[in-house]
Amino acid sequence: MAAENEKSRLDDAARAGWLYFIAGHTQDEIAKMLQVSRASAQRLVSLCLAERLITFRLEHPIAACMELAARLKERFDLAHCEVVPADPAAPQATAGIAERCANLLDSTLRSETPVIVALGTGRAVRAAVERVTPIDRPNHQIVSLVGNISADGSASFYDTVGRLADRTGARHYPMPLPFLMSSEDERNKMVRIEPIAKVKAVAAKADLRLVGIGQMDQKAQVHVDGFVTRDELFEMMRQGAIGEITGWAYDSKGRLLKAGTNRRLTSIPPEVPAKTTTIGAAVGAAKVAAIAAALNGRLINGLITDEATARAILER
Amino acid sequence: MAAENEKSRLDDAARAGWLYFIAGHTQDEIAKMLQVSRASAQRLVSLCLAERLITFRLEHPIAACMELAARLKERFDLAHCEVVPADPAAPQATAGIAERCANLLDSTLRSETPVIVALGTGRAVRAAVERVTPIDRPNHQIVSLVGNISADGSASFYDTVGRLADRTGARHYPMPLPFLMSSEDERNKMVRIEPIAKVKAVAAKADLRLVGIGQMDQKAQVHVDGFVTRDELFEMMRQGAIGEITGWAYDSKGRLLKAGTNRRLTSIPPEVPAKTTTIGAAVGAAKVAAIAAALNGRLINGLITDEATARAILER
DNA sequence: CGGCCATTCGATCATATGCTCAACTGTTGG
DNA sequence: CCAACAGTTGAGCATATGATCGAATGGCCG
Repeated sequence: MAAENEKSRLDDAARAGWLYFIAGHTQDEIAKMLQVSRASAQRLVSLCLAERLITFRLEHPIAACMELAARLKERFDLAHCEVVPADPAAPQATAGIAERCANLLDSTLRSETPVIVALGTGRAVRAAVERVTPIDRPNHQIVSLVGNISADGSASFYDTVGRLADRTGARHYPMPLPFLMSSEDERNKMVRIEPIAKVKAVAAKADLRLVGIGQMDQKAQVHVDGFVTRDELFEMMRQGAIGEITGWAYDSKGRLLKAGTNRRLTSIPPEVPAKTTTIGAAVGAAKVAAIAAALNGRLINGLITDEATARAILER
Repeated sequence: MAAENEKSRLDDAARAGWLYFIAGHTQDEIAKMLQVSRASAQRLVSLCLAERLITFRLEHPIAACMELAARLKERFDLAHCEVVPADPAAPQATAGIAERCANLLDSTLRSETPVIVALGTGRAVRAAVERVTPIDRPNHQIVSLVGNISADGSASFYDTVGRLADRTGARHYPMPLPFLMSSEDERNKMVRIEPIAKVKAVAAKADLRLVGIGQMDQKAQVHVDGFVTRDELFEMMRQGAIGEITGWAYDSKGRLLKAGTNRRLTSIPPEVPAKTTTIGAAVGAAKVAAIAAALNGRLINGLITDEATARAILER
């Protein structure tokens, strides 16, 4: 008898769910139809949900992205995660994620109360800055996590801080240092001088850090851009380097290496584990291992990527 | 550009739909996530529905029934329609529909204001009456649409009116006449006498008519039960009879025949087209044609059947 | 370049929904 | 037969939702 009641209860739940979700009736109407109180109708509808009698199917590429983002967020305990549809025409395109990063910057910078935004390297970050909606926020601060003087002494192409400051009127703190110093001692000396210490102090209070993630292979961006030599790159790879964030190389477990270029690097080191919102932005099959390692090592606590990359990370 | 906006709008709609239905967020939360006003979030969710980006799937036998009922209701413009799951173990079982009929009677009789319920023939109707919850409603009236004296002069097995009156304390009006008179003249004479005219008058004011539907073939219930002879049955079939309601035979278009037993029948004729709620209750492959004809001829404006029968009716 | 039309937007409000809590119903164990 | 109890029920309320309407935006034509 209990079983029969159970069954008829589920039948009613299914009926209510059908009437609610498919026929589009209100719970009041359903209550009248099924001869129960509205409260009971509500219970039936929610039972229908709870028992998974009804399922929702979203027939749209976005659906998969939302799903992947939710899984990444869960798996790596992320504060923020966005997955954009992969553009089949250009799988490596940063356009999609740049758009989302710009959106993130927009919404952060829109705040009237002063915020501090720290920027790392990466094409996605650079492209994001270009898409930020200009807005007047003189009380915000934009700080660079990475030296913007390249090997030849000129200001780097990656002057994202300056560009973003242009668009917002915010105070900005570029890091007037070469990417690499010639020795560990020299690095240690430099980062203690006043202007640099100031940048470090501001960066430490950043409300948002947006960083690119680079893979450490023959096509590593830090090498392609001429910041590290072929030999330096290979040495780091021998040491187990699999990826880098603001130049800081880390291994497949996301542990920062204590050797090679990391000893001479002027960039502000990542906070480990990431406490302030630190969003990595990266796409591409080549970067999957680097991204996964950064997530596992908690070098970042947020991620913006595309569908294909997200899938690859989850399938590792 | 328009196409791109369109696309991103649908993307957002899908996103909103996902967050709403699948992730279970409120529209307020979604509005914050997508950086839009709550009103816009609501519009996105409803756009998602309107564009059918999201679909609902109800994984339950009931779902198909609800669907069939909705289609029958639409197709035949019915005031009421219920489809119960077919019992694979007993395809002809009236148990399911009897339950629903009883439910219908229950809810009708529950009313405090006096109601008049008229009952026709049929096993389903009979079984329904047995399942009605006893309730004290002395001001209701139960009236028979069909003579309850069988050929041999005894009260018929189908004394549904009496049984229902027992359970409700309602006044009841059986029809103290044989099913068939010996001639048209005699029938016309009998239906004019006072007690019968009274029954007719009450029946005319019925709030609900619940009738069985019989097929007119070798196994026609009216013949099996001995109300009409084999010859009478065959004669009606020759005239095109395909089904009967309270004994009134009709053809495949649902038109009442003006010949044969219909001329000598004492039953109260159906209202055509049915205006007051007139619910047919019937299941079985053999009855499909009869039910469809009754629906098309508007001899009934409501139907209670099972899944298999409903499907067959719609597929004709 | 300006004005017009067609959307779109967000404030506001009526309605629908979900939840809490106290009362109730049927059940089980004395 | 009664009492304790677990599970349900519906009233009432706080919140969420959906519709309306005036304002604003943007595109298009003169």
